[in-house]
Amino acid sequence: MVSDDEFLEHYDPTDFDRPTVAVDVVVVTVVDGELRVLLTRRTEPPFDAMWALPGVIVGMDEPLDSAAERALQTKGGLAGTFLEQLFTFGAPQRDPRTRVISIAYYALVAPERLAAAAADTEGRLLASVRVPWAGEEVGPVEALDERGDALLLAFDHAEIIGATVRRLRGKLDYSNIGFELLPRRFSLRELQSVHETILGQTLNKDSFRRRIVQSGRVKATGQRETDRPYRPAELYEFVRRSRKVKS
Amino acid sequence: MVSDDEFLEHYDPTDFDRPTVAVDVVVVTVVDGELRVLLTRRTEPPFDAMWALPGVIVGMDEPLDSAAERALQTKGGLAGTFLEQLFTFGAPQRDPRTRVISIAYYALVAPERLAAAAADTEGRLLASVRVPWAGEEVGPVEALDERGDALLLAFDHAEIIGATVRRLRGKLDYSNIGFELLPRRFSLRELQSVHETILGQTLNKDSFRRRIVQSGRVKATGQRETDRPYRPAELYEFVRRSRKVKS
DNA sequence: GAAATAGTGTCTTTAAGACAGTATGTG
DNA sequence: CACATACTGTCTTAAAGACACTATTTC
Repeated sequence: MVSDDEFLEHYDPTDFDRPTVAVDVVVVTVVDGELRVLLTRRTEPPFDAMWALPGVIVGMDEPLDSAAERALQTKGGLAGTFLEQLFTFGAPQRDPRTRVISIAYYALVAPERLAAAAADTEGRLLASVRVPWAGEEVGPVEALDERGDALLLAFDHAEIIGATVRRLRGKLDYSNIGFELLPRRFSLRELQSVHETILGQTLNKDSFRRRIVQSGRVKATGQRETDRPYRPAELYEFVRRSRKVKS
Repeated sequence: MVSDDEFLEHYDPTDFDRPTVAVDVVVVTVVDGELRVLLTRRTEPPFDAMWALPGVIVGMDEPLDSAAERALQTKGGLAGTFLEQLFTFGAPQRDPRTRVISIAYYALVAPERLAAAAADTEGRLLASVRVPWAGEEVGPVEALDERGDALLLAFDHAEIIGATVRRLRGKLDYSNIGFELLPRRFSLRELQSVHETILGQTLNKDSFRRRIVQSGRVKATGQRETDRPYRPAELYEFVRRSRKVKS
């Protein structure tokens, strides 16, 4: 048997059959208390006419993060968003044509930006995500269109979106995920709504406010909401903090 | 420009140059308050005579988890351990020979099992890990031999081990990581020591005991330690719990 | 009985939850 | 002024930390 090092040492690209490597990106936003992801409609087999995540094949000299950026741009019409590697999916039969190993990424975008990107192209859609499990469990999710009808998802993309939801739930507390899904200025109520949507459960308002304000990750701007038929809330800004400061 | 689907549709394995896909496994154990990983000595360029993680090239029809299992067996002399996907490393020049995308896994083993596996083969070593950063930061780590001398690590394996440490720190509280690193029966003091080693900081004894016992993930056996020159601690067993039970 | 660590009980401190009450915008 | 939501203050509850004290083993 040939060792791996020998394999690589006497390596001729055309000698061996090797897997194709792709990246798929789960573009996430939160609108109206719903978690939404960007899907593109397939136009050929396999899974013709079904919905899929934007993805590209990784170039031979292309870093993985760059490939994910490229998928976001060319297939999603977006650039410069928060982007992070999620998990690598490599079941041998996940693509019926050939072995395709997909490195999944997720991107977080404020709804204003994403709605514009999704709307301007046919065959692109902002689907609502229904999560049929609670808390930190895992599993596939359902994607629904505006009318609430289930969309057919290609490949293992329902699993990939499910893994994204789980990751978001896990990292929400100690990361900046919540802020990435909001515009630069936001009210604490909006931030709480984003948290509740991701977690799939309501949160205690008082302790949420205390936690966020005391964490020091947020700064009051003095500005207030406008066009509210009731008392407008103060707007806050996210402030990056390298380290927790004791008072 | 050819689309990805066209690429896959008219796919001929020998047409295109494509990356090689490998898995590397970080086999972790905790001994004497030290975090240790299993390394194998390289015997040819590149990085000849340096130390590397056990890894294999993923077979064309091989699931990723199976490839990790295989790396563990053939290169690590171990089987049937806790094994989980960590992160995928794909910088274009991480292997100077050709593009190799590596899906990193980590395995957790109780020290008794691993010491035996590591000791019986030349060119295999259980290195101590020195983590030069605190908390949930990331970065490369150092690997030291028994005498405390730094070992040279091949490829980006110092980064991969660093990412493992970070992941362990993040998941320790809410996962079963701590138990996987201990024999079936263990004292609470041993469990605390494992936690402290992974986190790189001491923990409050009282609250640690309370947390663990109240979590219900642990069951007293009635047995006690033996051969202790002082009062022996009670031994506990890990009990898997699907859901937190309110009392 | 000395030494050393295991284990228990209780007080203090801190964070979370509950809830009443005040503030401030629109109509 | 009514309404709706933002915001504040305080009480209660639960978890974490601190620490004194008791228990159990070996030598």
